Amino acid sequence: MKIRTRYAPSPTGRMHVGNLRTALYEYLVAKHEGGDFLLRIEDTDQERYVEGAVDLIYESLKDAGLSHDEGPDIGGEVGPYVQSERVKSGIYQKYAEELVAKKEAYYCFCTKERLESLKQNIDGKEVLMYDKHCLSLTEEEVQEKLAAGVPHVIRQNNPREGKTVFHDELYGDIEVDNAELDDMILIKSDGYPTYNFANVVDDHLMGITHVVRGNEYISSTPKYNRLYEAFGWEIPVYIHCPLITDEEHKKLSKRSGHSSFEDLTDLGFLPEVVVNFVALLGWSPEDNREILSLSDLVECFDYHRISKSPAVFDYQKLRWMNGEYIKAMDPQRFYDMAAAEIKKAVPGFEGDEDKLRKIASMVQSRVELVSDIPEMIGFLEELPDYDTALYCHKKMKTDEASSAGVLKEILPFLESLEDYHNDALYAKISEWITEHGYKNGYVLWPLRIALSGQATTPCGATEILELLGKEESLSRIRKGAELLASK
RNA sequence: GGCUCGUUGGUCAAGCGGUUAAGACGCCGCCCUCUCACGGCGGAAACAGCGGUUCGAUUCCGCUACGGGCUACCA
Repeated sequence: MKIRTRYAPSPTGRMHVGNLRTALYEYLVAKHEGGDFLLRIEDTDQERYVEGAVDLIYESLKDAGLSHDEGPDIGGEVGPYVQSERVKSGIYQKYAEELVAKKEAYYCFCTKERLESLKQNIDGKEVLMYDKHCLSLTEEEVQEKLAAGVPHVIRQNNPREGKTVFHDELYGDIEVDNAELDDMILIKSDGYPTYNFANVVDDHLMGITHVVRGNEYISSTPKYNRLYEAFGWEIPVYIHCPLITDEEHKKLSKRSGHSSFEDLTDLGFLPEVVVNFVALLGWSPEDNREILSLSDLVECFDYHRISKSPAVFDYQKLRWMNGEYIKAMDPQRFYDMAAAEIKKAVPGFEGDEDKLRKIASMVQSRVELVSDIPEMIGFLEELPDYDTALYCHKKMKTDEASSAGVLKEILPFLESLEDYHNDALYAKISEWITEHGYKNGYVLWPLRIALSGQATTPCGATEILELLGKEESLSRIRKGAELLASK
């Protein structure tokens, strides 16, 4: 049988990385076997609905490369794919009534106040277990209230005895006492189904074979199974994934900062990096590879290898991975991506395509995010104020006095040079250094400090000479010499 | 509180009865080197605890501890 999975988000905002990973696993479970991946919008909570969020879902999915085979935007055989539209056709109501007829569900007219009075405060948490109060209503009483338009919901009727077992592909069999099963609401008083109900009905109607979701749903799964059984429907394969947590080991939330796919891409993380990274949070391939494209993932994804324990979202490693992708990137693509950032940092180079490209190539192996660039190359635009202590370097055997001497000594030579291209420069200067009996570092270190005013730069002294050009370079070196002389 | 799930270095994560307990990020050191980065080499760093089962447990079972999740007319 062809595998069918679904990603069923609620349109409430940006795509959380936990949801992204769930979507990814759903996609991979299906695609690894050549199955279908569908998108269903679960907008049964009008309170939480956020305008534009559906478009955001389409965009995120597209950026992540998770293209769906069926969905609201592209249609399909089992539509509509938006639950609010399905409500209009009355399917949830119809199925709920079927359950009522089978005594697997019942109408409940309890008021908010009564429900409130049922709540118990345990450990500072409000806990409510419905007491089946309305189950005792007679058929006549129910019809009367219904006719009178008394607000009501439909609740699942769970037994108080016995056990319910369900099977999860990762966790195995999980058994729960039926007494633990609350009579959850199937149809809300506004006529909309709850997630708990719509989810089961739609998964069945849409032919979903593998239900992949976060393991926060494990505890409600027995109730879903009772629903499937009550209808006589085939129970899907369950794959509950471990949660992704923050550094505090708490479920990743909006509070923990950059927790959505869009937040991350806004920061400069490549979509394919986020996908790659998130795939490895809770799953690993058989071999040791870590850099995996989406198609690599499709090829080697085996859901049996999904782990059971939660994973901490390690921002540090995400950065590393982004750096890996950048290093492996085609230089042209990197340039296209970084050019704006570079021009912003060194506006003086605007228009000098050649130098901009040189800067890009220097920086490509050194950044993890393009936003790291400005800080790295700002000195090219303007020499920062610096402390002459920078001239001291133990390994290079330089100090302020030696540097003052070297700078003064090499200045006329640099003035005499015409070709300020790196290779020529490096050859000539090396020659000069040898002739004067110095070591490379002894001369190049102070030179680089004078040119950049920084202890570390993304390139060597001669490359800075080339980028700055003769005039600016000489002026900086003179300035350095003066600075040292004044000490 | 109840139910339920989990627990290998700081983090991700191999391992599925016998291993010197992989690898990656991060950290440290060395090499390369016109600084840094890249690259190369090396290092520190883990089976939560206690009982079983077994000739033998990181691996199987139980208990404890710790952590997570659920306990809504949210999904």
